[in-house]
Amino acid sequence: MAAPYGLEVSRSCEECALKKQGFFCNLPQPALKTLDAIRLTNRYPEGAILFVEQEAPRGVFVLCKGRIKLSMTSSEGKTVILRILQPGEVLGLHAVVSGRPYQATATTLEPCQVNFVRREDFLRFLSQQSAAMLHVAEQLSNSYEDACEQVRSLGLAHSVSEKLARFLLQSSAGGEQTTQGIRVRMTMTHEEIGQAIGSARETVTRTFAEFKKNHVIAVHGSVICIPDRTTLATLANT
Amino acid sequence: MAAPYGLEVSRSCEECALKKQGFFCNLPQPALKTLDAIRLTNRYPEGAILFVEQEAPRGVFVLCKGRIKLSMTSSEGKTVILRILQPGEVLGLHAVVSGRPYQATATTLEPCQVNFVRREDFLRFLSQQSAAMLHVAEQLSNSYEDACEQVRSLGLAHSVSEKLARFLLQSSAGGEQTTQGIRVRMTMTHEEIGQAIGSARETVTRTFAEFKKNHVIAVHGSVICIPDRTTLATLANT
DNA sequence: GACGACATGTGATCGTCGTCACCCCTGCCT
DNA sequence: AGGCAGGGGTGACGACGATCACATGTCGTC
Repeated sequence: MAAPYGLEVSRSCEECALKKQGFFCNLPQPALKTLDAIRLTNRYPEGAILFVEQEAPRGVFVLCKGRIKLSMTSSEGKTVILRILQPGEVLGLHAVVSGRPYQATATTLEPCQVNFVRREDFLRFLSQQSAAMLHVAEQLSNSYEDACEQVRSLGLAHSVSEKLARFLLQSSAGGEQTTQGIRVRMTMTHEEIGQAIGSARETVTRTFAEFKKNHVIAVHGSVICIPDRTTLATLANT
Repeated sequence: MAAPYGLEVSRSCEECALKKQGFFCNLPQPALKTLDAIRLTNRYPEGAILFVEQEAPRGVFVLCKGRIKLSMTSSEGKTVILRILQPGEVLGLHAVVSGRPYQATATTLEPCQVNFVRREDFLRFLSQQSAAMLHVAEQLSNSYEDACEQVRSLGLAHSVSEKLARFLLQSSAGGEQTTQGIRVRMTMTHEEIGQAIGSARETVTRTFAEFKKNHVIAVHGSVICIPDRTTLATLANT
């Protein structure tokens, strides 16, 4: 399945092209060519840090393979997970555009393949390929919406159940429909879920237990079944 | 001081031009001309709603005069204030670019003068004036950073004192330096501050009292004096 | 199979803050 | 002046969830 991919810079990221939303992949041909010439492909082990909060923008990253965690950390070590990025998604765009520091820290959750374009190269590319600018704006809009969703979750919910229900609804967006409801593979630990919804690990465990007891969800190993989305939506107050 | 401004669409928003950051004002001349031709100027009374959360994007708004509140509301009526916009700032840009609904509700806090450009007109304008696209991207980056700041405040702080300190630090950014420290006019009510930092009105009142007792701030009517920013920063854990 | 590392499950405790209830003050309207 | 509304101040109370502490489970490695 996973063909060996060389490190040489070659045709535009086949991995990405497979995904439905290979953001920079649906550009006009000449733009793609230019982009290919200035991008570097890197591979990172699990736990690698692409950039950290407050760092000056070095460039943009496009995730080709693997998953990356985008998080913010307070001085006392408390962490908020902004989102988990899937292949095809872009990182660091806003910092490169605005010239201001990265807002979050990007950490690989598994071995990753990542394309990188240096800031100067990327800005030059943008000034030449004006069509690409629209993609950038769309990307930034996506990021903004994600952040808004996070604010909604953290700011408007008044219980952990509500936030967890919201979180499960979001996570189940990509799940497959079966006769027992929607099935999703939950790759995050309770600890990480807690950081995503702003609560302690133990509380996540307890709330999960409560959901199971009330048959809102069913858990089989790392797979979660949601028999009825609407009950979850009720809990989420969406 | 405030010259009478007609409703006719004329030279590019003098009000905005006065402000340091009249976003769409520092565009090349031809772009400005085009923009002038497609924009409409409206005036709204206090409490008017420009758009609501979930509404399909009608267009972009540029605030010329007055202040506008950007907020999100839950089904039970709980509200989060994302930010208060000052003259020169843009609203609804991300929705217009992405074509997805507005993420927040925009309400005037006082009588406002607002420029409006219909979505179709704006998109056509952008496709013709590629230089403007960069401004759009910068704007979106700003919005994203604001949202991140909100997430940081709501997600990383573990006490109301911390969030209030953060909030005061942000608010005091535009304050004037005096011998007694920084002076800022606080135009928001305790209720609104509570909505901005995600806490109850009474708690805001109490935390303010605590800050006053510890001489972290001094309040004279609607003016707040911050003798020492660093103590506030310590409380904020920044 | 034994061990260690990490994830999950569960009880007990305690503080923060949301909620309710009420009072006071100021400004505004008539 | 009287009345009213909205903002601010304050006490009492209770719930939710953070925190600590420890038990159990699961997986990969030697």
